[in-house]
Amino acid sequence: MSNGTSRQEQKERTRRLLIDTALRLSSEKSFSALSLREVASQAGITPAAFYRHFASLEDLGLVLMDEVGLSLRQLLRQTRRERSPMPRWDAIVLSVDTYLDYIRNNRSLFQLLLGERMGGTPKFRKALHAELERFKDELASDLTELQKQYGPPLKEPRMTAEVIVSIFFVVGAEALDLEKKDYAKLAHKMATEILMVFEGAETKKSR
Amino acid sequence: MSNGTSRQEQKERTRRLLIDTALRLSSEKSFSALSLREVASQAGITPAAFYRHFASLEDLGLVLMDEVGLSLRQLLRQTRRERSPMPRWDAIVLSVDTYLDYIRNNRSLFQLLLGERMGGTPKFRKALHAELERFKDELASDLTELQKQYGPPLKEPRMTAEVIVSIFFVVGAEALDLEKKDYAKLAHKMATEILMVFEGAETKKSR
DNA sequence: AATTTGAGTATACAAGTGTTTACTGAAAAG
DNA sequence: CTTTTCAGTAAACACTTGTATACTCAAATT
Repeated sequence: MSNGTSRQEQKERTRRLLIDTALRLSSEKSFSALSLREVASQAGITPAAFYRHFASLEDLGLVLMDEVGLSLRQLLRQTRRERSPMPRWDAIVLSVDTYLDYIRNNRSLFQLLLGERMGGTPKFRKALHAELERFKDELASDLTELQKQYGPPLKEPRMTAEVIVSIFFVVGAEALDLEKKDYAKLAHKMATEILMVFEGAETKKSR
Repeated sequence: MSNGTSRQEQKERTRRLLIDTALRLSSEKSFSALSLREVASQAGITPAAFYRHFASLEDLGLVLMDEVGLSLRQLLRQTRRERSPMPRWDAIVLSVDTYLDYIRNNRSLFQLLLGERMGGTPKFRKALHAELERFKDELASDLTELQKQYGPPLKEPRMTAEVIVSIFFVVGAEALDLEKKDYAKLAHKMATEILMVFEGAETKKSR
């Protein structure tokens, strides 16, 4: 036993194949436009075999969304952490570039994350909403920490984070329909917008 | 002729019925999840009769999106125009309230606008993108004009507009899954965020 | 008054959908 | 070596889907 084709190993392999297939297909159409049969046949198994792994296509989708959310958050957090002290503008540009690179290289993942924001089932929307909140939380906590060291304190870290996440989403959606040559320009615009928000978040007069 | 049941009048009536039905149904599921047969039967006509009005369901969707974009832009522009000189905070709050009211009263329209941002066909996405650009343009031009009268000039009106539109979209999506009692809190948050952006857009040091 | 027009109906078609059922055959357990 | 387990197959089910065809019958035209 425990060679390359043990029972549970094979099952796990098929499971991943299903997930990856669904991901690949959902970059062509939206995930909610997929069918169970389509995913199964593209993965090379019968429709009935699908049920050995997921109770429904929606269940697969929820797993998928977990994965994309997790990987994206980790990536960004790591980017923010790894940087040594540097001018703020450069730090923003670095994060923005990392983000846009991620989108370009994981088009389908990102498309899934954004695409089901409204379209999907309520369960789906709720899961995505939770993902977004985690996203904001992490960004907010990183912002307070970083600003504590390098700059004046932010008035409203949570709101600042939310505005920045808004920018991430809208620009991200814009990036999907863009050619590679226009990425630099988009990155610069995005960085400028984020800097603008930072400066607004630092001004003293509140309300 | 030309009584209440002339030929073209009847046709127009059915056309509107189809549009309205599709709109109503797309507040339950996303528009791209609708079927031609479903819309037709809910409108009380046969599938084949649908083709007397639209070549496809997608065509109906494009008409629908035109309508929602138009009405939303008009509403917001009107709100910004009608107000007399008032403190900026109050002006922002007024716009935000109007916006959230619109969303609450035209849930399905708004949901359509947001829902097909990624999910729909390329044609759909392109149409929506164009809608968004018009949106930003109008806001940007209004911003410059208003700030010329009441405040310091904005560094980057177009970018300011884009950030604000980002907020509109993300908060709008949030509003859809909210109970009425939480609208006030959301409105206040949204207004604060927008003010934050304004202040950032006014600071002198650029780049 | 006779004719044309066209929105809407009835019906049929091929294709695709989710799910269920009984099965096979090899890995795992005894 | 025998038995159990279970991922995957094959086939059928009762749908729904988009589209095409031939039709009706009232309004509009002549």
